[in-house]
Amino acid sequence: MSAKRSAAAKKSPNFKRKSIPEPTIARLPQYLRSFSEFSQKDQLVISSKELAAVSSINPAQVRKDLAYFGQFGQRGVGYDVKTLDSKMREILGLHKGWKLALVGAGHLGTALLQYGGFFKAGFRVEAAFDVDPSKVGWELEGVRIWATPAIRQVVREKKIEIGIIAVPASQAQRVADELVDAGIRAILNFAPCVLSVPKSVLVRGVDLASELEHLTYFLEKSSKGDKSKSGG
Amino acid sequence: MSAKRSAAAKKSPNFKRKSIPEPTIARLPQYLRSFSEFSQKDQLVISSKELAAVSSINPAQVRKDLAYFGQFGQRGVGYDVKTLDSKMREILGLHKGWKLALVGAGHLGTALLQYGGFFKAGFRVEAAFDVDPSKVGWELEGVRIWATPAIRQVVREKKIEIGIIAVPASQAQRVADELVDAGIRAILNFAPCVLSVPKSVLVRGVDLASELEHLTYFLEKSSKGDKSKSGG
DNA sequence: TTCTGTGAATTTATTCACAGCA
DNA sequence: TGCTGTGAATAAATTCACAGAA
Repeated sequence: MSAKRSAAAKKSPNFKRKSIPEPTIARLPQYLRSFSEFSQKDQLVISSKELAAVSSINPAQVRKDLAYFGQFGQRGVGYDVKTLDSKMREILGLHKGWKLALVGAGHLGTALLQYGGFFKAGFRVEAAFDVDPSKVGWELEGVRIWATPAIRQVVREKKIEIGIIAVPASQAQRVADELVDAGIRAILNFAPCVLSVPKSVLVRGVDLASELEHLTYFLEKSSKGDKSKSGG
Repeated sequence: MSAKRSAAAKKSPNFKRKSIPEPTIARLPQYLRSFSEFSQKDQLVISSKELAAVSSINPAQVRKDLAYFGQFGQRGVGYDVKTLDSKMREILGLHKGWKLALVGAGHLGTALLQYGGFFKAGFRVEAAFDVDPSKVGWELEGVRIWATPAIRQVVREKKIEIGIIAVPASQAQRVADELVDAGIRAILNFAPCVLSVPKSVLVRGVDLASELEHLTYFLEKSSKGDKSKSGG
């Protein structure tokens, strides 16, 4: 019946990507972390088998994932760690130096700023925002804290593209609206609620309760005598 | 070693579960949150269509997900919100009152303790641990802080089953080893590293950098003129 | 040989479409 | 009529298995 995806893909003049599967994209950051680790150990070459062992997935899966983006490996040898590391950074857009706005300078916000590995490459927090007047004007980990109503102006002036919401759920939607209004392109939301935004804005939620509940589902299940796969 | 799972399932006398898909399990906490919201709005009944709209997934998917666990709905009417809320809590094991141990009483640990929605039902932090001697003996949000070497003793005495790791990556594996040694059954890991634990212990990692990189992948892609689905 | 890259086979997940009940 | 529950159809992801390059 209808023309399949391949038809659409063929229209593009130089098409390397034939629509990457979501699960593949989710695995990329994991691979990147492995490259960094092996790179630090001065291991020059890595095989799909080694990568697979670290992430506990199938070697063929690793090869397929990487092959979506190009032919990075050398047959009979493996993948050059440095090359792959830099390629993966490029694929993930980390070579750009993304500017972040952090909304909420409480404990979570502070933790995020301190979390070294978080911003080690490709990210820079340009401004933090908080409703607490006693915090405004001060710096936190070298980042200036503004009053929340300044979001619109500061985000526009500094051309910040990504916002991190680290405020209570009750304030999250309001903050999201302001960020959207200021022209933000993506939001990472730590508040336990669903945000409604225009569909041109990307949202990713990190929900701590959900993660715990995912764990307890399996704990509960195994308590009842079930022996199926656990997450090693 | 064993014959396939289906064979094992058939042995059980009253088997409702025929191996629940992982994606279904990941959606359960999302549904639970919706039930709570609708319940607070005094809406008594909810349809798969409404639930689907909130989570932006397919209504048939919602029905299938719920049907894995029993026939909770009423044809022509919908699902009773209260019933479903309490059923879902049971499925996720939240009726048990899980005891948690928090390792790392820095900003992240403090944020987790303060994060109300997090522990509102089904979870209680029984003890916190930190290497900083100046914190030991004090309380944080009503939770006593112990020295890290006390993990083994305290976790055993209090029969704590879940550990939360909120320490720097460099210390995470050591902490995981101690938790495992103390008999913990599951770990929620906020440190950006892979933990190696016996396969009887469940691990779930929340990696902040990965989440950001997932976002930038799509931002980078759309900057290059791609128009495929964004995450509304 | 070893290890990648990739079509084909298989497994898993989603969506359709409709029977059955209120 | 309206909505659930569920087999059947479809779509997507994973794994196999092998050709081809170092």
